[in-house]
Amino acid sequence: MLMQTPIRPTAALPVTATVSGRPVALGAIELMGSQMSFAANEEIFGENEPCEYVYKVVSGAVRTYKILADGRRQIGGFYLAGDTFGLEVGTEHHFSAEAINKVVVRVVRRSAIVAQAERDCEAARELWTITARELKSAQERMLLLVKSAPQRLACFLLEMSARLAVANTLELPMSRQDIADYLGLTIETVSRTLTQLVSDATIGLPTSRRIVVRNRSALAELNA
Amino acid sequence: MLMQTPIRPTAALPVTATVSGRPVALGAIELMGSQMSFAANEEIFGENEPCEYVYKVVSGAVRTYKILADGRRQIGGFYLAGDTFGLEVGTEHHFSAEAINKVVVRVVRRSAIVAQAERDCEAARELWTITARELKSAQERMLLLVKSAPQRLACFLLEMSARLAVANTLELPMSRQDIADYLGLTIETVSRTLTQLVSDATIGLPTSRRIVVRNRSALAELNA
DNA sequence: CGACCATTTGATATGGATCAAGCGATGTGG
DNA sequence: CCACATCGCTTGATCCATATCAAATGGTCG
Repeated sequence: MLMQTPIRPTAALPVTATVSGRPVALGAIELMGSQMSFAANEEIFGENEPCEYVYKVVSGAVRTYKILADGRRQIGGFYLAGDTFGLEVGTEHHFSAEAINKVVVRVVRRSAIVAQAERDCEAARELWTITARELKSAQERMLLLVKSAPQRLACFLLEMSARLAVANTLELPMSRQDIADYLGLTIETVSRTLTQLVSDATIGLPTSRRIVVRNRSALAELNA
Repeated sequence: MLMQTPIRPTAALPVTATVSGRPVALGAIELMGSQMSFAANEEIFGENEPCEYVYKVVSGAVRTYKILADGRRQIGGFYLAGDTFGLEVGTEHHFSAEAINKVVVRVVRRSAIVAQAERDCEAARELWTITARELKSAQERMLLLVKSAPQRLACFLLEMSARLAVANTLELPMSRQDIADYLGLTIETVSRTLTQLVSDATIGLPTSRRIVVRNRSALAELNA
């Protein structure tokens, strides 16, 4: 149960600081820690494993998830460049985490962070802030999961668009199955709903992973 | 039906330890603050209002909620004796809160708590812990909301049973509508599902608000 | 080219929503 | 004290959104 996360710290890739524009968490210890990288679909940590590290995405995309008793998978969240994940108050992870594509993360030992927070109230507040951000996103998902399929997709697209769109075009890192498991739908429903949005001219879908937002207000109104 | 403790809204009742068995949050400032009481269905605070106080339930039950764009209400959580609610990292509430029945709370000014946390890392950790507990429960609800109606009810009953059952019997403070809005179901589905559990002899329902858990493992297995 | 996998599309089934009515407890006014 | 209104809950009938089952399409890589 203890020990080896299947983590191999690769020799320092010269990752060009892919720092996103958002308020950077873990500021106080921002410069500490080393980098690790993971191949697509590689496990980063498992549910119930001891929480050894806290992770910050440098590049790539990560999903956290749980496998439900009936075998379905529920995705807890997607983490993109600049996002922090894997932080727990307790000493065990509540979700598993996997790389969606090639991922580089910076890691800091949990023990170091917690020790720091015991001395430095500023650092302690950062931990609180990170957890509160997670809470907000979990609460938003709660609201998502009681909406209709088109509404869920619209929310998802707006969320992703805000994170990684350039000129209304975005390249999704995750598969239809990932999206379905995130939104609590089936892959077929996700696909059909996207097709519908295309025929409404709300979005374009030049390739299955590339989305063009053609009518943002139509997406927003779906939730109105 | 006289179930609630008869608590008067009088000024300063010298409330002695409102101790629940759980690790007491806000320990450092546990003794500060004054009491407030609310009548059934009275608003405690509204969404987007400035977060002036943090609340701890002394007696009664509280619901937090949002009204969705289509008019439906989603309940964020139920808070019973000993639970803390209304704490935000930012300065605005994300949900509204109402008393379900007659409620007494102890309140502490948010500014006092935050100021304390800036000096005292121990207090800062408490804030983190409270928010992390909220996060865990929001994540559990995420998982709930993708399950079948009987599974959601089973989860709900086990959760409530753990909180307020005495000898396998519990008195629900909340209405069917509250339960429905908590579980993302309709009132009819909640009612039918409970009826089904009764005919399975999984629970007894001597009155509409009183639940007797007859076969706990059957409830647990529903989620298996 | 051919195998494989992700995605889309089609046909059908079903769980829970919706619409509608009935029931039991509680309270109110005549 | 009883007729009646009200409210919360239950039950019944029907509908519909999404799941499920099944097959076709298309992109990728050996």
